[in-house]
Amino acid sequence: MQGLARQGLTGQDRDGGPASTQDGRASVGPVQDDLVLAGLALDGRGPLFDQIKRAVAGQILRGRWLAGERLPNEAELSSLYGVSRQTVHKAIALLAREGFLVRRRRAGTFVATGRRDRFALPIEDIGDVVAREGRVYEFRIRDRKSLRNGEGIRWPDLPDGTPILTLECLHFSDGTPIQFERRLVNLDVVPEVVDEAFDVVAPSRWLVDRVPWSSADHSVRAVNATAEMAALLGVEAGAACLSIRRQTMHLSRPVTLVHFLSVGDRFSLSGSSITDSATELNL
Amino acid sequence: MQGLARQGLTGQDRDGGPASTQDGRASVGPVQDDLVLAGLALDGRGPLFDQIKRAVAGQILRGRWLAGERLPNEAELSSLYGVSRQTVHKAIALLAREGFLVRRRRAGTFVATGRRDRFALPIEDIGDVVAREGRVYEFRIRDRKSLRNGEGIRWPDLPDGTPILTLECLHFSDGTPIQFERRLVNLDVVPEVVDEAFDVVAPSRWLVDRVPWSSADHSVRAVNATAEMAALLGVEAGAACLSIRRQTMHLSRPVTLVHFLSVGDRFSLSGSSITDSATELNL
DNA sequence: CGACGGTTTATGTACATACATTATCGTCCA
DNA sequence: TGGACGATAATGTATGTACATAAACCGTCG
Repeated sequence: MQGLARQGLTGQDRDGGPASTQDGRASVGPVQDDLVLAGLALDGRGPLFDQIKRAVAGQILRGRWLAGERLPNEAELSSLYGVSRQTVHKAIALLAREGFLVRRRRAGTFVATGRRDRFALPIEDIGDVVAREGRVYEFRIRDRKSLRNGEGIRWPDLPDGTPILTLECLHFSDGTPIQFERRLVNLDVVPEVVDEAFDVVAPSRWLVDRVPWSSADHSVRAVNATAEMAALLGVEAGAACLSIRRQTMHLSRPVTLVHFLSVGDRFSLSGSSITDSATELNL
Repeated sequence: MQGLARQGLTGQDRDGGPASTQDGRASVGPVQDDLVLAGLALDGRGPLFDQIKRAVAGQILRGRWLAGERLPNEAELSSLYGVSRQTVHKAIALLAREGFLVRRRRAGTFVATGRRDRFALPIEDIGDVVAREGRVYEFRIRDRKSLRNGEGIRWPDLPDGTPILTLECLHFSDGTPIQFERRLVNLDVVPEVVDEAFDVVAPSRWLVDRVPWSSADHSVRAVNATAEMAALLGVEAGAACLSIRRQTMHLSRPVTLVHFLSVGDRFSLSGSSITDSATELNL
């Protein structure tokens, strides 16, 4: 085809309106009209592969292809849009990687089915949450011990005898206690922690900065506050609290095991959580 | 270079051990030794771009490059590994898309900083959870009304007068009530719901199958059970319960607003949640 | 009719090339 | 000194080409 002069499309120098898809394409007429009718028209905003992602994802959202149905193959899409197969491939492969599509060699590309509730709830650092709400965040270390695993406390996923640091910490929002934290740190992985006083940076933040790139498993439950916890958090015994347990791993080694206990009516987990990356597409 | 005959690497017909990276590469010697020393050697498993992703991500995890530091540019990596720039580009661009790296034109590629706790907790359908635990799942519709928004109940994000369906539902695990559900459904979006009896498929599942591709926002709190709820769930009043609120959207229109109330010691949210896609890399 | 095996088709990967885009870095000049 | 400005170095996008891979398809043969 007319090889070049298409890169210019990526910039701001767009001319045609949203419906006119491409500008100087040679064969106007039937093909583009079909596209417009099908609602498949490109919008001219951003790179071509992004436009194609949006066009295809938009059609799926609008029910043009139902779950499980087959999409046109790369060659067909490529000639429909008048772009190379690689460009279509990039767009479709990305949608597949994001979970919208399933691709099988020889069989074709299908709208993903059984997209179950893949909703995910972001779990943020409490300091960030408090700060974002415009409140004053403070914390206080209540207790700190060095010991070995199995001596009084047992960290299941860690061999007995491993040196660990235990921390107890209270978190405040505008002076009100909102969360109690009890943490174990693996000293084999982070020996430097013994020299850290935690008078400025909170343990969670310190660990994230020090040992990034980790994975974790969580569990979130509701529990009634014990008398001791209730006293610490300044609520009456039995108040509903959110209990979050998190174990963090780095290269398959446990780094830290932490229990958060938050007062129910002073703290909530929340977030606009998306079935993966639907927002990226601006639909 | 020696253009072809490299595709064979993607298959199973690998020959060299994990340390020998490529096979018939022309210039053996210093380059590959450097790679091995640097721990950057490819492992020969899977496509080249995946191997490069693993090699680079692995080095970051091992602290070879710290947060904020700059990586070699595409040309350097390309000659290091003896692959084309496109292949390196694909690997690095994917790592950037997954949040591990930040790229700036002319400036270079950097290890992402401030990777905050982007942990995400998957929120599953309760039927799936119960079934996976090997228990018997049942549900019972307790109440069902058709009305208009504002008549007794108000759904904030929906205009007054919009027809809605309200549902109340109890979920059981092995006969024990574990969750109460109160749901509003936007009849403008899903009018078919009035013809659905929900005698086989639970409302959440029905809606997911019917209106996929949605986004949602959640909030999770801990509350003490009211007397009424306690009676329904078979616990004493005041028992700690997990309260999950979810509003689901489709093409910017609210579809359903649902409140789940789960008994604290019979239900927990949990999941191995990963800072994005670290698991994909098998590190 | 069913097992087997070759053909075909659609996706997957890799490389080469070309050009666009965007900061950064120097340099020159006021 | 400092600001404009152009060279430059990095990533970003698009196309063409070639081959690999997997699985569906189909025809043949037992």
